[in-house]
Amino acid sequence: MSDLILFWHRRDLRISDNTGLAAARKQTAKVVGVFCVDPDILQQDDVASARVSYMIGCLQALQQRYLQAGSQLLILQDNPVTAIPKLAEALKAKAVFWNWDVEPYAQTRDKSVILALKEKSIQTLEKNWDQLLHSPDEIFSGSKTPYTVYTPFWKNWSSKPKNNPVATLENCENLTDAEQEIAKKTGTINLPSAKDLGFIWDRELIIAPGETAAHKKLDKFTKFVINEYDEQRNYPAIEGTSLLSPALKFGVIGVRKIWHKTAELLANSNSEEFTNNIIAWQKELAWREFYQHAMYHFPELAEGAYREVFKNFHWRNNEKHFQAWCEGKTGYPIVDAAMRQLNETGWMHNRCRMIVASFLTKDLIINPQWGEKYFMQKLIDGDLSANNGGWQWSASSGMDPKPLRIFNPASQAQKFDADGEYIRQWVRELKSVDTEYLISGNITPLERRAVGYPAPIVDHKKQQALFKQLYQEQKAGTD
DNA sequence: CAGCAATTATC
DNA sequence: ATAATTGCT
Repeated sequence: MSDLILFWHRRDLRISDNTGLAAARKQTAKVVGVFCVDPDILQQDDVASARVSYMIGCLQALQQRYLQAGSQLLILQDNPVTAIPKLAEALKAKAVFWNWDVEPYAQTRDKSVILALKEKSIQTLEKNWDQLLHSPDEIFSGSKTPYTVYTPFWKNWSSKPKNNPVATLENCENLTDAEQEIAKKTGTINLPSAKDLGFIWDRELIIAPGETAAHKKLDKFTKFVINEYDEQRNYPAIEGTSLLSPALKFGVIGVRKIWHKTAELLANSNSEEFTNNIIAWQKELAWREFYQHAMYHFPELAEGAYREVFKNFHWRNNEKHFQAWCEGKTGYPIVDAAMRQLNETGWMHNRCRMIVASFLTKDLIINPQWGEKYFMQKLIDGDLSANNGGWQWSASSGMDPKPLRIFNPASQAQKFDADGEYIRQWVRELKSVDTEYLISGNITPLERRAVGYPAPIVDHKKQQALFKQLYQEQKAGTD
């Protein structure tokens, strides 16, 4: 048994403000990182090229960070349940540490890894929460049950004191040459490229990977963008959001670090308006935690609708409509603009995520799980809890008590893309159509044909009436 | 148990 | 103005 602790990175691709990693460093100077490329995950049909590409970029950056800290990041490509314990045993590590995750797959996997390590008498750091400001075992309602409504959750969660960021990894001791050899023989490899893994993303990533880039984003956001966040975040033509979602998904930046920054800004705020902007962003961070807590307590959310009415809903599931939605050819400009932004960049503005989700579920009457999966196949920030939470929210199938939220594409465009800038940016064939028609969607059949833009595949008015009818029928059936 | 709160909207 | 429903205290 040596002094070595292996730190297993999964969705915490950073060495700063990493609680599990800091705990390892407290116990020993000999901390070596390991990341395991899991073929089971990559073989699923819900993996986005942009996301893999971003992840690989983050791993490259993480390797550099480890070198700076005097150690290194090892790479495996195998089933972690066997590969991690095997490597730990071969290197005679005294412990393997990692941070816990809310996802059902991750928890099952991690429990197996703990068992395998225990058999070899290798220590672990069980249930260490790092990606959340409060663990799901910490926030409960007055009746000691998990919250299923956001606002009371927010009130409770935001009132609790938050931990400060933890120390960045430094002054480590690396493996000896002999141990390097052993690691290689036990399966460590050079970091593969996204292409090596079968994922091709030829365009530039909309958000640069790596810890340094994420910190720069945070700086930019908290210096400039946050000043008008409460209002500006709603306009998809404007860069009015933090753009930190991929970094948060892969833990390229620590949530304590982020929260600390918001607290600092609040303490120095000298206007109500500024304070409101910061709180608006804190609330978004709380939505992220709310959905992760929900996934942890109700893993069945991952399998489908939470509310009874939607469990066996008579979705129309028209394949051609779905195809048109995916390709951004529904004939509804705001919907098509959003889908094309997603397809071309791997990212979509959150306002538009709600618009297209409402359109798929309430206008096309297609099972939200189809949309949820398509998002995962494209999104650079695709995350089970956040994506599922968003879709259940839009489908009205989630846990919040709520009316049927049916977005009117024209009202949404009118409110949030009033001069059609976003629509023109992504639906290029419409660039010379009058704004009024872009927004209302009342483009004549003649003009549509002239510019090569499809006719609306459904009629919003009819479809929302139909949806309401189906909903009432279904409700009557389940009561 | 009753009353309140909520709902990034719609017409 | 109206909204539908239900968790939370």
